[in-house]
Amino acid sequence: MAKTYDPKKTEKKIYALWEKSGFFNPDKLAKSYKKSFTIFLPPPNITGELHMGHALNAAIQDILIRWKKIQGYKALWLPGIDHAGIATQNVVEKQLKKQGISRFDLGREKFLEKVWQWKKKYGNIILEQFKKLGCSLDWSRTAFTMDKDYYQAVIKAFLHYYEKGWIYQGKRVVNWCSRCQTSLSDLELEYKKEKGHLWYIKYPLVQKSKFQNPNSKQNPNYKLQIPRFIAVATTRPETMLGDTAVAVNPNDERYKKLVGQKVILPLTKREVPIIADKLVDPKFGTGAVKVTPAHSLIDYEISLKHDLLFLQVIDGQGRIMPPAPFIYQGLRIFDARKKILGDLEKLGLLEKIEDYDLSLPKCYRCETIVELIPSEQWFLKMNELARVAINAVKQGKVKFYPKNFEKGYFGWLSNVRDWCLSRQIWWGHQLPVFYCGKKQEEIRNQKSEIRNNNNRNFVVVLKKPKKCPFCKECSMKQSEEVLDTWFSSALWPLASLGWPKKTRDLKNFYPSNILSTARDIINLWAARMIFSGIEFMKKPPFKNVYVHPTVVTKEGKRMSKSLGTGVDPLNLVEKYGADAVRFGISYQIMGSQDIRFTEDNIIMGKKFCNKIWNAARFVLLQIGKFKISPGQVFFENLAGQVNQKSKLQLTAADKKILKALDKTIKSINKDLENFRFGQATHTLYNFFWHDFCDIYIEKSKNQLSGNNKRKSQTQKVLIYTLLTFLKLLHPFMPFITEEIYQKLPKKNKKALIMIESWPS
RNA sequence: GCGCGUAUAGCUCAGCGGUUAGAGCGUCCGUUUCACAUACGGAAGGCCGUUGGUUCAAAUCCAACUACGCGCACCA
Repeated sequence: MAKTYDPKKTEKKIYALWEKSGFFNPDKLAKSYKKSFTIFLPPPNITGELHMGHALNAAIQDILIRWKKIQGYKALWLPGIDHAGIATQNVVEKQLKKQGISRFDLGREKFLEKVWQWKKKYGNIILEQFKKLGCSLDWSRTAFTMDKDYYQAVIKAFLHYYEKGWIYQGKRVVNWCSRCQTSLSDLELEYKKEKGHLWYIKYPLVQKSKFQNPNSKQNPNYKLQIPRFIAVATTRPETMLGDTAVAVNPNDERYKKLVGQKVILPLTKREVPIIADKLVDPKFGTGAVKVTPAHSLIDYEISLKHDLLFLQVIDGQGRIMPPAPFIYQGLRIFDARKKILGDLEKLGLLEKIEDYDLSLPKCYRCETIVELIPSEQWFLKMNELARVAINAVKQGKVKFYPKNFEKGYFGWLSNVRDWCLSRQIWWGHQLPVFYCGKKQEEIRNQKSEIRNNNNRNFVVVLKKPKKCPFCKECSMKQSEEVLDTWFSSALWPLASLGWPKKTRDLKNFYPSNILSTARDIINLWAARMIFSGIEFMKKPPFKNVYVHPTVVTKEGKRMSKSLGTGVDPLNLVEKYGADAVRFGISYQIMGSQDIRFTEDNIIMGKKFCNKIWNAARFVLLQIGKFKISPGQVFFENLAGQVNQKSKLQLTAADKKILKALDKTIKSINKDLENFRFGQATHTLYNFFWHDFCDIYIEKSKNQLSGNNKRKSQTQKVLIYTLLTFLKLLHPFMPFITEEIYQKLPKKNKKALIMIESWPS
C-alpha cells in the first residue's frame, strides 16, 4: 500500500467495480433483501450543471441509500432528468440567436428538432457528473420527462382531471412574460426589489352643470371648496389608459361624498365612475386608487363586483394597444410611461412624485418583467387538490423535516389560486386538446364575452380523433400550447415507475420513503407531487420530506454562476477526491437552514482519508507480520471471533475501544434516522481519529509485542474495529472504504462493502 | 406588513440546564526512528449579539430588542 491515499487512482476503478456488480439495481440484490427503500432523485434540468446544491443533495441521498442497502433493504435510487420547458427552450433560443435566427424563423417542428439535438448532446452531462460523486443511482431505470411513456402519463393525468371537471379553459388575467411569449404560474415569478416612483395623478371630476361646478359663483357650496379633482397614486401610470373606475374605501370619510360621481380619465375621453370597495387600502397613496381590471388581479376582482368595463391596453408583446388612444398605440411600456407622464405634466395633472420601493415580478427563466395580461388559458382547479395535500401532512402521512417548513406549505396551499397549466412555448408536452378548424374560425369572430360552453369547439382525448366530431370534415388541429413543466414534474414518482401502466416497479417501489429537496421548490414541486400521488395512487409519493440546507458563500450570499459566487463541486472532486468532498459537505449539515461553504472542511475530509488509509495500512501490516495460524488470516475469522468475546481475554484498552465502537454504531443509526448528517460525520471522525488512532492503535503497539495470545487477540480487535468502522463510514465515504475493504485478506474475493452487513 | 431562521475563538461551526465552553482551518513554538509531517506534542486566542426574566444553577429555557439571511404578502 502506498503511503498516502490517492483518490484519482481509486475512484474510477471502484465505481466501475460497483457498476459491474449490478447492485445499484435493487433487482440484482440477493433474495434476502426484502423490504424496499426508495428515493427519487429530484430530476435535474437538462440545462443544468452540477452545483453545490446538487452535490449536497446527492451526498445526502446516497448516504441514505447506501445505509439502507447495507442494512439489507432493496434500496432504489431512481435517476432521471427533467425537460425543463422554458429553461431549455431559452438555452436553445440563445444559441440560435448567435446565428441571428429566432425560433419563429425556424418554425415549431425545426425548432423542436434543434432542442432534441441539444438534448442528445448535453442532456446527460449532469448525470455523468453524479457518478463522479459516487452516487449509487440505478442507471438502468433512468427516466426523462419527455420520454414516450412519460408523455403518456402526462396526457393521462390531464385527461383524468379534465374528465373530473377540474380542468377548464378561460380568459383570465395571467402572468405573462413578453420575451418568452408565454403565461407563467405564480410560482414562476421572482420578485426583485427596485427603486421606483409613486406618481400622484389628478383625475378631473365630471362637472354636470354650472350649478354643480364648485368654482361657479352660482354654486351655493362655493365656499366649501369642493375639489375639482380626485388624485390617485400609482406605480404604473401607463396602465391608466385601461382604467375603468376609481375606487375608494367605503369608510373613507375624505371621499364619501364623491362615491357615485364620475371622473374624466385624462388622456382619454372616457368617463369612469368612482366606486367604493373595501379591498381598497385607505393608507395607500391618497386612498383613492385607479382600477385597471385587465392588468391587475385585485382590480379584476373589484371589477367583477361592480360590473366594470374590462379594457386590455397592453398586448402580449408588452406594447400599448387599442382601445388606448392612437398616439400611444405600439409604444413599449416604458416609452408609453414617459410620454404619458410628460403629457400629464403639460396638462397640470401630475400632482407629485414620491420615491417608492417596489418588488417587480420577473420571469424566473429570463428576468423579463412579467406583465399581467388577460389571456385565454387552461386552468386546474386547486381547491380539492389543495385540501387533500394539506390533510396528508396534517394527518402525518407526510412528514417534514424540519417541521417548521409545514407552515409555509400550509400557507401556500390554503391560499392557492387555480393553477394555470398552459404555456405558449414549444418545448413541452402538447395539450391533448383537438380543435375543429371550422368552428374555431367562427368563434374567433365572436366577442370573448359571449363565449360559453355550448360553443365548445374542441375535444380532450388521448389520441387525435380520426373524424372531427363537430363538422365531420376538417382534420382536427391539436392545440399548440404545452403544459407547465411542473405538471409533468408533479408526476415524477409515478411516471418514472411506469404509471399509468400497472408495473411491477410501481408495486414494489411506490411510495418512496424520503424526498430530499431544496426549500425553494417545496410548493413548486413537493406539494404538487403530494396531491398528484394521492389523486392517482391513493397514497402520497413519499413519507418524509427532508428539506436540506442551502449552500451559500462564506459571506452568506447566494451561490450563483452569473454573480461569480458559485463553487464547482467537480473542481473540488478533482482537487481533493469525491470522499473528501462528501465528507466536507456532510460535516456541515448540522441542522441550520443555510451552510456557509468553506473549503476547510473538505481539506479536513482529505486529511481524514489519509488518516484512515494509514491506520488501515497499520492494521494490515500487523496481520501480515503476525500470522498466527493459516486460515486465521482471513479477516472474517479474526473479526468474527471478537463477537464471541468470551473466548478472548480482553485488556482494558480492548474493552474501551469496543465499547466506544458500540456507542458509535448506536449514535450513527440514531443520527441517520433523524437526518443529522453532520452529527453522524462528527461522531465517526472523532471515534476514528481519537479513540481508535490516538489511543487504541498506540496501545496496541504495546500489546502486539506481548505473548502470542495477546498478539492474536489484539489483531482481532484491530481488524474488527477497522472493519466495523469502514462499514459505518461507507455511506459517507464510499470510495475509500470500498478500496480498503478490497485490500483486506478476505475469503470471498468478490465481496463488496457496499452490500456487507450493517453492524449492530 | 406577516412568517421562518441565525447570532459562541480571526474564519466555518459543535455544545442546547450542572466542573476550568470544544473541533477543524488559520496563527505561533517544537518534533522527522519503524501506520500517517495530509502526522505528532504544545501555546496564544472567547463578558457564548444586547437587555431583562425563570432557576440553587443559563451559552443552553422564556421575553423584548438589535443585526443579518430567507420566504410570503403589498406595490391598484
